[in-house]
Amino acid sequence: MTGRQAEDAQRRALDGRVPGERGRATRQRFLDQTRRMLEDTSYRDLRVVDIARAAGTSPATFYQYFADAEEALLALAEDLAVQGEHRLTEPVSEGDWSPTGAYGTCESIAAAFVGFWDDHGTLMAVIDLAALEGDDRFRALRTRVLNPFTEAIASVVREQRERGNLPADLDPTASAAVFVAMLAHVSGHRYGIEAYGTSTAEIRRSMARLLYSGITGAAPPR
Amino acid sequence: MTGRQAEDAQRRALDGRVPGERGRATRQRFLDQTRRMLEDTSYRDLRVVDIARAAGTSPATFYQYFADAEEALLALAEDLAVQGEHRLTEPVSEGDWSPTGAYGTCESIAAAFVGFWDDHGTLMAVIDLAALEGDDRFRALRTRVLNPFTEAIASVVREQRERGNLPADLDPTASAAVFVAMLAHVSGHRYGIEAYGTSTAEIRRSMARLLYSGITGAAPPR
Amino acid sequence: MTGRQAEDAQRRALDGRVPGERGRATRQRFLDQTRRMLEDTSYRDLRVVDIARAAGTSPATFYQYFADAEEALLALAEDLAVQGEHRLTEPVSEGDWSPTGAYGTCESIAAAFVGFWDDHGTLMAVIDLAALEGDDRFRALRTRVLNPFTEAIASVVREQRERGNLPADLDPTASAAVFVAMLAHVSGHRYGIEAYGTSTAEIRRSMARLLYSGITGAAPPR
Amino acid sequence: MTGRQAEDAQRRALDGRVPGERGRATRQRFLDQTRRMLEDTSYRDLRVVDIARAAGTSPATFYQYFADAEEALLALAEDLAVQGEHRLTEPVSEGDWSPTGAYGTCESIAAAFVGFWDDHGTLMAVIDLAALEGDDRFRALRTRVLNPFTEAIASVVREQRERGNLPADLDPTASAAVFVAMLAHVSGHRYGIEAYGTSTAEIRRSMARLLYSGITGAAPPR
DNA sequence: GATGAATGAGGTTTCATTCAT
DNA sequence: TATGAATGAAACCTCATTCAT
Repeated sequence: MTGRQAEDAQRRALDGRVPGERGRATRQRFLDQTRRMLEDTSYRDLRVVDIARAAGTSPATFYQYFADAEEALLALAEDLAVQGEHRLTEPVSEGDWSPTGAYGTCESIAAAFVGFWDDHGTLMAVIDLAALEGDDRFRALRTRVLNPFTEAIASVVREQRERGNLPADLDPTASAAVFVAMLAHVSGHRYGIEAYGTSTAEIRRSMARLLYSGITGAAPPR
Repeated sequence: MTGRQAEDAQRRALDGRVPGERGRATRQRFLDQTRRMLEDTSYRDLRVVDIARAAGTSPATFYQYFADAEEALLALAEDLAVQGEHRLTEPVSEGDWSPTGAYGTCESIAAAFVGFWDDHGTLMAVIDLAALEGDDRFRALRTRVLNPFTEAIASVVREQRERGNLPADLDPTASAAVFVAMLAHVSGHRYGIEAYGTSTAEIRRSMARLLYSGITGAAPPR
Repeated sequence: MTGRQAEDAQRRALDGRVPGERGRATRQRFLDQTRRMLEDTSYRDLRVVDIARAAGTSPATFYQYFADAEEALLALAEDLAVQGEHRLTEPVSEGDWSPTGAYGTCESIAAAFVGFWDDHGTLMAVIDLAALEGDDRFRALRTRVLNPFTEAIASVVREQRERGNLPADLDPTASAAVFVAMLAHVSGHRYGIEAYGTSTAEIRRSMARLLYSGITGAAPPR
Repeated sequence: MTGRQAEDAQRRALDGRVPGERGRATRQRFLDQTRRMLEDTSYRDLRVVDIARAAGTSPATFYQYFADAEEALLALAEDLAVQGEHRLTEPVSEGDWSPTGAYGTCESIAAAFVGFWDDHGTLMAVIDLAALEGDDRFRALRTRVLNPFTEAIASVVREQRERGNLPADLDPTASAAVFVAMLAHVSGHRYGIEAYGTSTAEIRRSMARLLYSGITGAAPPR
């Protein structure tokens, strides 16, 4: 098989056709509508019929592009993973971790998370839900989105520990995982937190402070 | 209406009858089976028929006690709220927050959360899921379970702030909410975190340290 | 489990209910309609919807009694197996195989087959079809219907061979199998054979003669 | 219309075009794949889509050559009819029916049937199935395949009757039909018969003996 | 109190088939 | 000639829910 053929094979539709311009547009329409529907529908209530109707086609057409509704979700989530790697990780890896710059970096991280969830909250929630319910495809995806960030944090923690800023017995991975949990959960549950009467800004600040003291070992800045 | 009558009314079955001994036992059987089924079934896949058959009765009987499957879930969750108030909050309110005792208290808090989730993880996950999906009854319930704890933490934070250990502009509520998010999420997602190769003990320690420095304003203990 | 309970368990409906009078009647109605529909419909075109409609109920009700349309067919075929064992085998095992009586016995056998197919032809055809298409449940059933007869014939052949009426190297089982094939096929394909312009009586006679000479080793009677 | 034109017309594709080299090749590819798929698929489960994809083309193309899947089957079966006329009939019409040669001829006939089914069993089964299910096109085809043979046998029987070897009241057609039924059924159901533990050779011999005594009126040879 | 029985309602999925390119 | 693309139509099956006993 030549490279060209291999490429074609990858792009084949479910029934073996090599998709053309029009087909790709249709597929995209399905994805767009799926995303749109998630805004107001629990992913469990996503009906193929509804997506198809919203996309102005018939269920039969949907099945020419996706085996089931979840596959469309996964396709959407796939995109997210790619974006997440950059958008969440960069503030960590390119951030300034010097004593003077570290707090600002932590603020950027918190802001990146909140922003990412602002843009993709519904989809992240779906990934979370499906992962919680035990779906391995979504668990893997969730890891793919958050893993690069987790490792970036872990490596910063390790560095700080080596500089003597953190206790020698501290486990960088566990530490990083806890930060990720905090960031992800807070970002995803703002609906609940804001019910207590606090603003997003306050929340972001609280997270930044925790990050700062947890990563640099310094007392939280005033 | 006398107090006695009011009490009866509360216990009335859906069709208006005042339940007797046998009826209460049946109802309990439904609840027990519902809990048992949650262990291996996503709550979305809970079928009235299955619960009923597992309980050795018929769906028709189920409807004499609950309007739908979710109502049984809510009944179970109700219990949880009561327990949560005590079990999670006590370590905070009865804890020693003196400089020497504070870290130990933080460890107790982390341990309490992990333990609570060990015992009621599936049910808490259900509450979380349903809340995330927008079900207000479950959102309210989730708040009921975690609220007392959140407020207890907030009040400790406030105190520490007044003592000058924390910046004056720090919002105790936002801070507390972030802690709760961290504790709850980590406890609920241990499956994912442990995949990174860290132990529960490490995780608990990481949380305790974060709590400690975040609440007391002191650098994390070595 | 007591005998009584075991009995109950056997009779349980698909959803675990212990069927009552009314339920049994409904189930029977489904079976009756299924049989009736086979008269003019290929079994492949049997639709649950149609059976249900014919029985004056809904598809949902059908599924309380049978997992799918084939299961109803199998239930019908089951009955047949029981009847076949008696009706087809008796003429052989109780038949007179003395030189004077043998031909009459062969005529009875041929008549029994033709009669059996007159009564149950459509169902036998279904069993045949499904067996030919490779469905093992129906293959087993087909064997159940015809096996006792085959063995009865084989044992008569063996006896005749021992008396020296048939060649010593003749394989009784192969011989019997060929007879069964002939009887079954002719009985089932009368539509085709009669198209040649022969009567059922002639066909029956031809079969009887072949049986006679094949089993007793004597020249066919005039 | 000249002969040439008439010929062309026969070969016209469904849309009226006179097919060229390429078109004929495509059509053949469809037929080949159809035959191949029958090996492991019930003809009821033959999907146009599958045939087309297996042939490396698209369903739309299929419909340029055949009105539906059955038409492809009929085209395949057509070939069979032609072959069957020769291969099955020759052993009868060219056979030696003298007292010394007749048994050998019967063995050839049995062998011819078994061999024919070995080569075309799946297709013959399809013809049989469709005929049994009442499809007239296939019934006619089945007759076309087997009729010449039936009549050849009938004519031999008639001759033997005239020579006094068979009873005067014996109906040659009925007799022949029964033989055909036996030969066809046994050949087609070898899967079942061999399950009894007999070999193909034994089966062939049993059929030959029955043929011999039934056609010549002589006792089966030892 | 308990439960056999029945069913409306609705989503899922599969195909044959057509059409425009 | 060939084929991507789209779709009507129809069967399947599952549940929650009700009702009469």
